[in-house]
Amino acid sequence: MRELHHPTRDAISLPQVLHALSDPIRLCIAAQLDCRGDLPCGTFCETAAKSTMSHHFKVLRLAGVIAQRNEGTSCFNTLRRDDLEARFPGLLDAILRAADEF
Amino acid sequence: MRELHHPTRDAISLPQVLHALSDPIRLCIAAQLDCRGDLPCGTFCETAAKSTMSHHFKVLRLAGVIAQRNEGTSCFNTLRRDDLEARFPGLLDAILRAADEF
DNA sequence: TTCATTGTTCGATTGTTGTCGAACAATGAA
DNA sequence: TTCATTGTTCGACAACAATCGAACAATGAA
Repeated sequence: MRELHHPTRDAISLPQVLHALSDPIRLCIAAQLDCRGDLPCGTFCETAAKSTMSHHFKVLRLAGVIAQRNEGTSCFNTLRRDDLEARFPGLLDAILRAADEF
Repeated sequence: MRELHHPTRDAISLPQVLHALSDPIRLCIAAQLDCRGDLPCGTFCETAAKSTMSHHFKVLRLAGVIAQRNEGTSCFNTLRRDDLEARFPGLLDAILRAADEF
């Protein structure tokens, strides 16, 4: 598989993060990673096409919200808590707390 | 002038708020309202066309981020702090603090 | 009334985004 | 090797979003 690009901590941009999390599916992905820990891509949304989900994971990764790593045939996803907290203190927590409302 | 629709507190949606604030111009508008208080539309961005700015204010208003009221020929804008704080505690503060980084 | 100021609305354009299915790639098991 | 599993990439499409200029509306001042 190809290299997975991740922005450095300093390169994470606020508008990009907000945009990444402004989609309900992506918000849901982040919320699940928050409460259930690292998960492979396949364990999420059932209704959307695989290619659609792949797209959403990519948006989250390029925005710096998640890190992805390949393990076997799976692709595990992790929230970049520390990086986001360092760059935008309190932001991720506030969004995830707000996302619980749904 | 026409009625200005504002969503009720309960109708404010997280994805919509995040989307509204994911645009640099709109983020800037919110940040200025935060530190400089209520302001008419005309006191913001200089480079963008009036119609463009009008569009951005409308997006913020329909998302529940700002309230607008007409006064004479001006249209004053206010951050809906209390409503946002009640609905999504800590969210607006975290975003505005993060926006200072720019 | 006439005019300047301040915004809004409209239509057009350009670009971005979300979605899908089909084809492809990589891994690991039979 | 063959096959199933898991994702990615590609091309297409429709929907949405950002931008602009021109025309319009409302207010208040001259």
